[in-house]
Amino acid sequence: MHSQVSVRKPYSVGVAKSELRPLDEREMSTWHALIRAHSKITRRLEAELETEHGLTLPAYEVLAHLSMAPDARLRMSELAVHAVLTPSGLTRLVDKLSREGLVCRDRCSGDARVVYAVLTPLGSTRLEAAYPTHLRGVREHFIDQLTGEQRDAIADALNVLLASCTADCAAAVEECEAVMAAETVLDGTA
Amino acid sequence: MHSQVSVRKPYSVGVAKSELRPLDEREMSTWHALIRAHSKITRRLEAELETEHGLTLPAYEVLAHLSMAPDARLRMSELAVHAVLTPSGLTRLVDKLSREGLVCRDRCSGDARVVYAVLTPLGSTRLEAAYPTHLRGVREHFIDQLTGEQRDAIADALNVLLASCTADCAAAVEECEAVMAAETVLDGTA
DNA sequence: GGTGGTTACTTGCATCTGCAACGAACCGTA
DNA sequence: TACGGTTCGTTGCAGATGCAAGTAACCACC
Repeated sequence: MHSQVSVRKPYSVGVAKSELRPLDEREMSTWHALIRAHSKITRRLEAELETEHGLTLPAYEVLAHLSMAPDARLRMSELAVHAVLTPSGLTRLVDKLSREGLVCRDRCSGDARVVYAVLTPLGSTRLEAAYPTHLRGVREHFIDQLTGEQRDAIADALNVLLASCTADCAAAVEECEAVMAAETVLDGTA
Repeated sequence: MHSQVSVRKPYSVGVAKSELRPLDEREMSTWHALIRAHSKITRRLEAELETEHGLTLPAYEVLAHLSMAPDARLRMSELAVHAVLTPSGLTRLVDKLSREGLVCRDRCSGDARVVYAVLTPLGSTRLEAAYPTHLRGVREHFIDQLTGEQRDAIADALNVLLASCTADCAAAVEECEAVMAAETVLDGTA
């Protein structure tokens, strides 16, 4: 009888807007797979990161993105985009990380509105310690369970979904870096 | 210079456990694509659902899963699995939905520990109203942006990741339904 | 019938999160 | 120099979330 998981008959509550076709079973399963897979992976990864290193996933992401940035510094707005956080979420996360001494804030000499988040040596050490856990988690729960073809297929497909905002992001980053470069020239803080 | 988004050189902080290979660019991009795509889609969908119908995404999921269940009722534990929520998260969500009259609780005659969440007529009405918004969102932000091949590729790949727990879930659901069926026979509440 | 080990759900607590409002600083123009 | 329109980051507030502990009920076994 009703034994499969989420493969019962699709939402049968009726369609309002004329040409809005209900999801068929395959489409519904795709949608649920995205939700479930994301949830499963991030929960596990977060749990491991938290118990082994006392870092949440967003906190790890912030440290990691800073470590990859030139001078280990990034403006708040840029960092928010990279780490997939809202501005207010990032403000509070940076508050917390800076209380722990992993990150510090630095004002921009050229524009008093902008704030840089900067990775401290302690933050860098902490990140290095957590890195293997994160890497292992991403491999174990995600990457290594798939074949190369599957990975490529997912990457291509999901990147299609991001295409519109990737363009925006690239433009934004481009602009930020132009500003930074200009300032660097101005005050020689290479 | 540094212009692409998240395609700078991979985490270069060194590897601890011997055979843990760092993610290459492709793998990293796959991982970030999952995070970003999920975030983008769910945020938009949630915003639409919230402004147009005052429902959060988890709330919608709860109503939708109930509506698909036989008798529009599901035990809390089963519903938590379907809606991808923790038990405590579901308890509080059902608290809220039942304050709004969209759902009610019902104790199980056969086992005093179990609680059923039941969709009320009002909940059903609300779900029907929100359904087109949800459907449109899922199509617009996700399904309709992909080709059939891409959808299949994503579904197959992500389902691989869920394989282990899908089996568990199926077993759990199976068991729950066996219990329900037995009770139905017992007290004739078809 | 009592006892130990489980299961199902709930709750206390601390944390996290987002939206909307805010203040400060910037920019172009008059 | 003053002004309206923006951008950047922060904060107030209210709601969501998870973990771990708690309570009630079940079950197997003595």
